[in-house]
Amino acid sequence: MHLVACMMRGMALEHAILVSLAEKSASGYDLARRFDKSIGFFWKATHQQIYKVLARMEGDEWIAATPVEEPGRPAKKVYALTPTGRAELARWTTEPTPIETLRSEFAVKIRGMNFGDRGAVVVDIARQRERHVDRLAYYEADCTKHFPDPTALGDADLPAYLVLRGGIRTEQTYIDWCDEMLTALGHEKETR
Amino acid sequence: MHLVACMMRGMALEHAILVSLAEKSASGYDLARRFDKSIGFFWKATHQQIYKVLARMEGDEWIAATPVEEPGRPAKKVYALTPTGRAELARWTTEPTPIETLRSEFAVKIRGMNFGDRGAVVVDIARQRERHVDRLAYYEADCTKHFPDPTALGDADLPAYLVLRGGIRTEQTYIDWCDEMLTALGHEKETR
DNA sequence: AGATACATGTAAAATGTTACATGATTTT
DNA sequence: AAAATCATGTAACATTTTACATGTATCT
Repeated sequence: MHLVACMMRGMALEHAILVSLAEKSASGYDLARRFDKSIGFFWKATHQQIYKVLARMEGDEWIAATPVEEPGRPAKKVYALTPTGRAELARWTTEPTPIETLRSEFAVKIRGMNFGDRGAVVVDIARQRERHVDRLAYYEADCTKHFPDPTALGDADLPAYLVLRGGIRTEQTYIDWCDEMLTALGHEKETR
Repeated sequence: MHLVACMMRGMALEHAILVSLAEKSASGYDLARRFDKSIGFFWKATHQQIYKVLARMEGDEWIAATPVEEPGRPAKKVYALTPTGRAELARWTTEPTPIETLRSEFAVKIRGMNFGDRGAVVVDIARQRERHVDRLAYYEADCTKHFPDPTALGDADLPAYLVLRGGIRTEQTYIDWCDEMLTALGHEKETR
């Protein structure tokens, strides 16, 4: 009997990398930086993880590397999609996306606050709120910068814009939720 | 040189289980069912994972098992927090929660839609929207059932209520985002 | 008779995180 | 002279997912 050559895989980081490389060819290092911003807003990856997956994807011939040497710089390998990679990316877009399972340690902590230090949890909520205010400001600046006129968006720009809109909505929701909790937990009475 | 006895661990599922057992003692099987609903709305875990972590937590003496035999049923082990477990849970509530990193395959797919089948992605958006409509309805029913009068909530009920509110806000946001995308992608024109 | 609920696990594979490792160049 | 940026990886460990494994009791 033959072994099945193409094992089922999580198909997660692979596809995020395919999308990123489809937008623009890049080295592992470049990708690592992209996963710290833009794409990284909704999919995080460290450079170690990226190099490993990149090697696997090169083995599967989804991508191909071109060595690039610039004087006064370490040599780098710039990856680009192969026809196989482009086909895989196209195939993946036709697949129904599994429903997202949210996994929130913060929510677990809220739920457990009566079994510990309630005051500390309230402080933590206020802290989380601040982080999300920061992120919202960052996203909105990004949105204004890249899409100054959202009514005049072309087909090419629409996807990135819509994803950013999702980020903005998510952050706003987080902030509103924190506010609701802080009010319910009597934070207002203490600070005013 | 001595080895550090208490290795740093993800401290993720452990604490979700501590919270759940603090609310009410349970067997692995009971916990698996809770992680399919209530607690599972914001933290998923399979029974295999739960049994493994439960064994580890018992080894660390965070929890202790009592065998319970009911006639006509397989024997089960009911776990309860030990004083050590209760202390660990309390300690954890004082820790600042790491900022959540959202990881959304759906967002990656939106971003990549120009490199594949745009129509299929639009169908996928509509499908995701439906799922979130279902979840929202489920959460709202749950909320009405358990907290018919949110203005008269006691301290004991507040955490579970606030977490549910987070779930409701999250689902509503998802739906609104899907609507924004469907409109932007010209879905309305096609269907009316 | 077959499906579902109850009940608990082991094993293998995939994925992700943290620590370690190296070395050149540019900025402070 | 030290720190940060550029550039690529290996190794160890932890976590998560999927498949396998077993057996009773109840419901349809």
